[in-house]
Amino acid sequence: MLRTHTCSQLRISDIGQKVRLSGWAETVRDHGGIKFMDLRDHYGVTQIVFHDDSMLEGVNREAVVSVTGTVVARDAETVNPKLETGLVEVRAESLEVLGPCRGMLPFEISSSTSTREEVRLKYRYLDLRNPVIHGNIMLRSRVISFLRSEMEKLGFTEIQTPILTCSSPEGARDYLVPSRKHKGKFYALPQAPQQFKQLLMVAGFDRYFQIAPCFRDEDARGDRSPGEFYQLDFEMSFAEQEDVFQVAEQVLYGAFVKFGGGKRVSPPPFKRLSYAEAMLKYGTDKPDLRNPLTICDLTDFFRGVEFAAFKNKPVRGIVADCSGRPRSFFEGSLRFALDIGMKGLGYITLSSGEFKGPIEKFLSAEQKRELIDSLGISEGQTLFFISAAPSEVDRFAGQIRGWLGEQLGLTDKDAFEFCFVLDFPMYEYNEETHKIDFTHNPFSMPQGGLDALLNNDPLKILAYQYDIVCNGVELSSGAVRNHNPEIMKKAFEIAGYTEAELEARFGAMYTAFQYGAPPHAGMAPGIDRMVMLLAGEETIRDVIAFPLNGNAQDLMLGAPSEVTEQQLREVHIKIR
RNA sequence: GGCCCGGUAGUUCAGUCGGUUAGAACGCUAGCCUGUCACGCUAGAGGUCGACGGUUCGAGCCCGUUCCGGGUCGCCA
Repeated sequence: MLRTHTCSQLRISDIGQKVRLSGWAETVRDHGGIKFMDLRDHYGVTQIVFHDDSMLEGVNREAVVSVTGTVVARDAETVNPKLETGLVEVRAESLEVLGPCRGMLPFEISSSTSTREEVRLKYRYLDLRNPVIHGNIMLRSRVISFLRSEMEKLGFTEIQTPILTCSSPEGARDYLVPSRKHKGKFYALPQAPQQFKQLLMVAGFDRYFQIAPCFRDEDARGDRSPGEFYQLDFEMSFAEQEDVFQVAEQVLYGAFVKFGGGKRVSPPPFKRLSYAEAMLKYGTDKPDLRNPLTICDLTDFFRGVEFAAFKNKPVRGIVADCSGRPRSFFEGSLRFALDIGMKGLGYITLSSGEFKGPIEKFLSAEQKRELIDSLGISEGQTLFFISAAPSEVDRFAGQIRGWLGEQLGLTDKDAFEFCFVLDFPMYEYNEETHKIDFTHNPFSMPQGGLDALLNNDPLKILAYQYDIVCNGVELSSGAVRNHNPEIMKKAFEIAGYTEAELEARFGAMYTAFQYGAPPHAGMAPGIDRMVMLLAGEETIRDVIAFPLNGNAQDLMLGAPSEVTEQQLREVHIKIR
């Protein structure tokens, strides 16, 4: 037997017992005639006392050792309240090295998180010994277990869908897998189980879910894992938008209350924002509602102001209380603005009833009065102006809003603020191709159905398409799907696809919908992002056991790697 | 692919105006220490300053190219 107890188990009631503990030698404190070892395993830490020097010869830190000894009480003044096992210790009688460790580690386990990622990922198995990262992976496991049981309680059935599937023409780049048996043909790893889950609805499974791996060949971000990630993918038959929202509210609220470490969670019903409102008031389609600042539209106001920089451009304003901030604060705001690509950042501060600041001289007394009244500016507050091309003004305003929220300490770090962003436009105009594209998801149901497609300006049509956002992180998008072949045909026609192309690209679904498809809707919250928020981590890689780096490489095993000539021949591939 | 920031000991970093032998902390090695728990004390080892080229009497520092990493925009149906 390699152990009688784990390293978190021993208590006062065990005193006098002969035990065997196994684990990693975290530290050894050598006091000459007496030595102490912190022995760590998955469960905890127990202090071992050695009175015999010879037992520790050749034992390096982080070696795996097994210690046999007797549980003894600690004196009152030597108890360690930081350890669960801190009231006792084990007096070692013998020690066996089960797994020796080289003297010099690539980094200290206890400070691994501040080591550069390149090194951490190469020795990920060491990084994962760090209690914080170790804890993140355990949290992830518990969150997934909870989500699974909640979904089952709500009557959802977990069904696995294929990993080797068909390249989908829309969306991100696919990961391709060459076929050996079919020369010149390829599988693709699924970007999402989208089509399969909709076909499961046609098959009558009513409510499906899956902890689904998804694969996209896109560049990484802090909150976006390159290559692969997991979603709580679900789909419901005979469901409308609100039915999906209620499931999401129940499951996500439950998960965030249970695993959110006591932080406040915005209770259901989560705030609903239209896409247009989110873009104007928050400057993004994934607003962080912990930040109380909002953006207002001053475009009309500035039509009457002679200020060349804002002429014929949309203008946004943000009112924030910056009283008591030094000049360097405003210089910092300008530096940030220039940094993100803005041409400048105007502002005026209401001080003793008078505006002060770079833009002040362009405003008449009536105009100043109008600003104060319409925006409710009070003494000491500053109004920031953001103006740029229509395509970037919202993004810039959103970034300034975020910067101000952070710098002014307005963003409540102890809260999770959820919202739904809905009413996404169905189509958008592609400036490069001069064609109309699907904004988001070609399978979404247009609001107003066939009638809207036939009679309305396509660029004005909204879709039953929505996102769920928490603290500025997009957790999921989803939609009420278009299950009607006639509406589908028309929707694709507007985006420039003939029925033949629709058949060729999405033939199975198009056909399936002609054999009796229930109305259905769903979404797919990202598991990695959810755990990242719950763990309070800044990057998604800290909640994934073996993440790829930003360049989509596995630095530990060396993927992607070269393969043999024979392997290439078998799949009919020649490297140029 | 664009832009921003970075690369100095195993790790995290400092390095002044371009000037003698490139430093600190932690880690590592050796020695001392019987109650520590991030033990302490003493000594020591450890460097192609990412790479290549240039400017200069002289480059970790300035210039150019390039590689690598992080962030961001594009991209992400």
